[in-house]
Amino acid sequence: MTTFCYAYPRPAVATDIVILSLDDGALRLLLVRRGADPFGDWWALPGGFLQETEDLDACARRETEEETGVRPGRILQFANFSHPDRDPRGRVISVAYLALVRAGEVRLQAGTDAAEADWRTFSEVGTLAFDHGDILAAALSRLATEVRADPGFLLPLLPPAFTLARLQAAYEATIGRPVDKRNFRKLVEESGSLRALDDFERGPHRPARLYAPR
Amino acid sequence: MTTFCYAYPRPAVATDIVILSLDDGALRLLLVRRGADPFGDWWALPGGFLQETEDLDACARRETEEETGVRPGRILQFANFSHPDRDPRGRVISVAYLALVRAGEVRLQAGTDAAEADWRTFSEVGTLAFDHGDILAAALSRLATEVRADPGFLLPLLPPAFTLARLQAAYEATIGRPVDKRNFRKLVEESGSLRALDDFERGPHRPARLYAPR
DNA sequence: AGTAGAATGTGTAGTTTTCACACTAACAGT
DNA sequence: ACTGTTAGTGTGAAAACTACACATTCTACT
Repeated sequence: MTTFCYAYPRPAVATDIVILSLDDGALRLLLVRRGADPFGDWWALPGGFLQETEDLDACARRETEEETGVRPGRILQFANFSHPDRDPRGRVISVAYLALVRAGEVRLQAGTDAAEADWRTFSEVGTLAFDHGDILAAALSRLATEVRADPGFLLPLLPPAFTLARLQAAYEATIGRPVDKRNFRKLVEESGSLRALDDFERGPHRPARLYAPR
Repeated sequence: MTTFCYAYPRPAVATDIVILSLDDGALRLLLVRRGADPFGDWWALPGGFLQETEDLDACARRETEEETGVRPGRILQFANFSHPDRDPRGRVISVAYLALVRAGEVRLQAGTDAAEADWRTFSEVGTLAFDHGDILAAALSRLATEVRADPGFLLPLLPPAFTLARLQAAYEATIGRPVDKRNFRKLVEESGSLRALDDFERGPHRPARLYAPR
């Protein structure tokens, strides 16, 4: 077995990714159930160790794809977690990322360290392994900040064509309060990040125009 | 000589700190001149490797104090720099911090790896070692964002008592454009982060009221 | 065919916030 | 006392934001 030796102690460096998806109007979080101790059988954020030839963004992308089968369009590095005792196995620095993925494209894959993977709404999330609860809280706070600055941040959650009502529902789910329909439409139309399609979603109501990211 | 061995390769983890001070109305950046290769004799950001028992914030605080003698009130972790080839000596992840310190309290100390330390205005900053130019650019961008959100972010730059004119000058230096005096005063007074003192700064003009952080 | 139900889509007025702008006040130095 | 210098103060116009109500258009059912 090869080993890697250094003159000074080095922490392991990992990325942990808060992967959110929108299903049935509610935000869902991808969790994996740990297969081994510490925290065996606990639910945790997906993530993994940085490899020698990749940078942190590449690591987060790779882990996201390994866990969900989705290649996320944009990922956001939002904090580091570095308390010396945050992992009982030894020193691990975690670089935390936020990724938004489309529910329809997700293929869950139980990974190497993960016995099981599942989507959970926030109310179904219990106590997580390590300090992953803190990471999740920080992610949601950051998400709300980003979304308030630009509702278009949410676009990766939605399918290629969607109604404004669905975008508004995602917006309300992330900032935590309802907004006026007309004001919201004005906001996103003026932001210029959407393109109106000529298709409509039909149902037992007036057809709703479909939009796509510009 | 002891060595530290692991089953997988690990990057070294360091913090690099963009330490800003306000001198004579202009922002200045603390740089150290490197004593050894790579980039021997180049100017670089102060920084250093994470120690085993400290978290990243503590590392950044320790390095700041070692270089300036100042214990910064608040430090801001704003990005990671992790390109595999960013340091020719090997894999080094840099966690970048921003620290604002009071000019009056600074005692420059040439550190272990630093042959020399000095404050530079931005126009005097040439090409920096490693990717420190990128780090600096990211820091200034983040600083402008923070300051626009709350001018009180700048308070650590100023002495314990200061005039509104000096705060305004610092504000203008960071966001890069002048602002109206009356509007600025209204802004900071309403923000509630200042306390009006009963002292005045005197000079060949009407005395200027002094303020302190609340 | 007619009707009920359900969600879409649209304009405006009141309020708040932002921005631009000019003069008087008080001191130090001569 | 006179001059130069910076401090300190209020208002009106424009823009941005917020709240709010009703007609439209489809499906499904009777």
